[in-house]
Amino acid sequence: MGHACDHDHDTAPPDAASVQQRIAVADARCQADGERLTAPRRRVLELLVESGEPMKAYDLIARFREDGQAAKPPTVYRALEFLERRGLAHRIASISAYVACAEPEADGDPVHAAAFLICDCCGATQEVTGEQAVSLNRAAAAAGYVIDHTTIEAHGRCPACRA
Amino acid sequence: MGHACDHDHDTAPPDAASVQQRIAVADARCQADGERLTAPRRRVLELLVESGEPMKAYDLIARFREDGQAAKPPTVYRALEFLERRGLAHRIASISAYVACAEPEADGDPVHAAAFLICDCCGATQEVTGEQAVSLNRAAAAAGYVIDHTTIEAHGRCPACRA
DNA sequence: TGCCAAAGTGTTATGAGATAACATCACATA
DNA sequence: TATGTGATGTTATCTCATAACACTTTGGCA
Repeated sequence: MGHACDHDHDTAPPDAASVQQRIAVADARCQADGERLTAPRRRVLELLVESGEPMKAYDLIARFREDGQAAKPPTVYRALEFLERRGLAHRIASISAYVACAEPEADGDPVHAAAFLICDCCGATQEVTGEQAVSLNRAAAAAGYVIDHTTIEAHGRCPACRA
Repeated sequence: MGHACDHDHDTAPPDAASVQQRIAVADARCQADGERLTAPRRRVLELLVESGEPMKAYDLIARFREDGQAAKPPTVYRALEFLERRGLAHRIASISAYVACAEPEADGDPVHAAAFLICDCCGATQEVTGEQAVSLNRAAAAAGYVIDHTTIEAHGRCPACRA
């Protein structure tokens, strides 16, 4: 996503081979679970993985077909909903954007917690998983809440933008 | 906000006196900081405190003037931005709603972290503060991020809706 | 194979959330 | 009282997201 600042943003997007690798893994996992990674779902996941950073829904819509006409909103939103349900992508509500999940392997979690470190300057976004995203769940349990999923959004400046 | 379920929702809204008490405290704090709790800002804060639960921006717009015509969107959005800046209200991005801050006293925090337990069934929302909202900040520090503010949004079911 | 139900997709239209731009007003300070 | 700054009012528009419904694909099963 955005670049408001002047320094380097050397987040190299993954090469085509590793993108396809991740798609293949996702595909295999869907099939194993009796779900289908259909063409539009695959395409949206491709775009998210290729980009390597959060993307707006309407950017996905615009790039859905690189040639010819773009997709319509429901096509992309439905794909995003599916990917989120399968733990392959996350919605980052505070910036209305979507990103491929960093660790789609961690599927056995009772609570799929996702935390993001979002740089308000350059948009660099880093996912935090595991232990570090868990402590809220303890608070929730203490309050009697049963948590389906947790979104933690931390806004600030990344190391590069700090200067 | 919403009620999709059938059980009781006995979140008694605060009485008028205690609402005015909280407004007065907020007002005093603004003045102490050289800021002005102007009429529209005060009105929006009133509505949030009275409600006791998260409110949508357009609900605030509609109720801004109980008699006669409603406010225009920028009036309310600007007031919300101010209240958020002053730590008097929070935006809960994942449900596009706004809520009065539960602990506006905790002002000395270097990082104003706010965590919410949101019931997807009835909309009951509870703020979690202090220790329990902090662990992500450690992760952020380890990654070299400087965090301005953190939003933690936990979705699930509250004790009443669990059954 | 041919039928059916379920899941998925395409398309149109519209609803909800948020902000840009600019004119006007209020207020503290000199 | 002149003046600059910050706040508000107003119009218009932009972005984000979904409802509704027709059509298609898929996989199970007679």
